[in-house]
Amino acid sequence: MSHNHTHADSLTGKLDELGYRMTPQRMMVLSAIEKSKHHISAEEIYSQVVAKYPHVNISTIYRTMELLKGLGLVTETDLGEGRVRYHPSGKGHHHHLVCQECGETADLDESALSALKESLLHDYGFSADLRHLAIFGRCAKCKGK
Amino acid sequence: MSHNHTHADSLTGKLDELGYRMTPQRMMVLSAIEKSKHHISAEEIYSQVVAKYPHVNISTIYRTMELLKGLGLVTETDLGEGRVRYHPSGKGHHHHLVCQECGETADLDESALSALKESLLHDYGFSADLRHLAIFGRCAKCKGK
DNA sequence: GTATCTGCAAATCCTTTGCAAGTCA
DNA sequence: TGACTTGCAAAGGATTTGCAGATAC
Repeated sequence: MSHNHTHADSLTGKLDELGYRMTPQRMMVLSAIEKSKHHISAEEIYSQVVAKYPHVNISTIYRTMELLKGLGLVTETDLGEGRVRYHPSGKGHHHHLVCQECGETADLDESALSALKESLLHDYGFSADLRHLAIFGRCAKCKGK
Repeated sequence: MSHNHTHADSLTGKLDELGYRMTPQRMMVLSAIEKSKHHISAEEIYSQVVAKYPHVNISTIYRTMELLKGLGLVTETDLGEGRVRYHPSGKGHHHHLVCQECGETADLDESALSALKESLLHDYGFSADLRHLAIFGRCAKCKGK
């Protein structure tokens, strides 16, 4: 092992390896993202960090997300809420079925779109980034009403 | 035939039939949308209208789009540009392959997603609204570079 | 020591809204 | 006439940015 920091498969470890400075703000942002069960918004990350470190500013959250996105460590998803949500890239992918009537969102396994990905690549030479795709429509509940 | 207005299969005709007032602003907005080859943004509609009618305000464009959306006469698409684009609902649907590298967008026929639509309905009871879906990724050109 | 990060405040960008005046039917 | 539409100006919410001070390494 090389460092006595967090293990290298964590976001913290990756940033460290790449030579970025590990500030307390960054560590708290990374921790919030990794702890999060679902996709998390900048505002939600901010709430968690500010609880422990009231001095922090939300622009730091955005700047950190920009960095992580650029490094491919997090993926953005737009669920049509007027704000973006983030998810660690390594955490496994899935898609979202967003009901436009009740607003509920359900997860859809990655495999459901593998046929589509194949055909886009084969027929169009297009390499689709289908991580965390959002599909809008009406859920079974609302459809039946 | 009922009126001597524009024929009833145009957006103008539809609004008229439904009892909405036909103001010059609305007519110019509708014309811009119908003439447009591709999906059009509020700003682009505004540019066209303001050229003929300098008095118009962009809030009128947004209010008209809100109305048309509510009536199901136009469909919104978010191509990830930070602004929404509009398209007449009757003009036929298709999807978009948006290259995240060069920004180019290609059209994809509706039929390419019919299998997906089927399986979402069958497996999840989810009625997907796949009009003008945007799929992000890398186009053949950028992939090869 | 110094390049990198941060907080702060202000600015952007797209879109929405309150209100009073204007206008279509 | 009178309800529906509009222009104007200001607000809104998410995100970005310039800058000067702070800090990790």
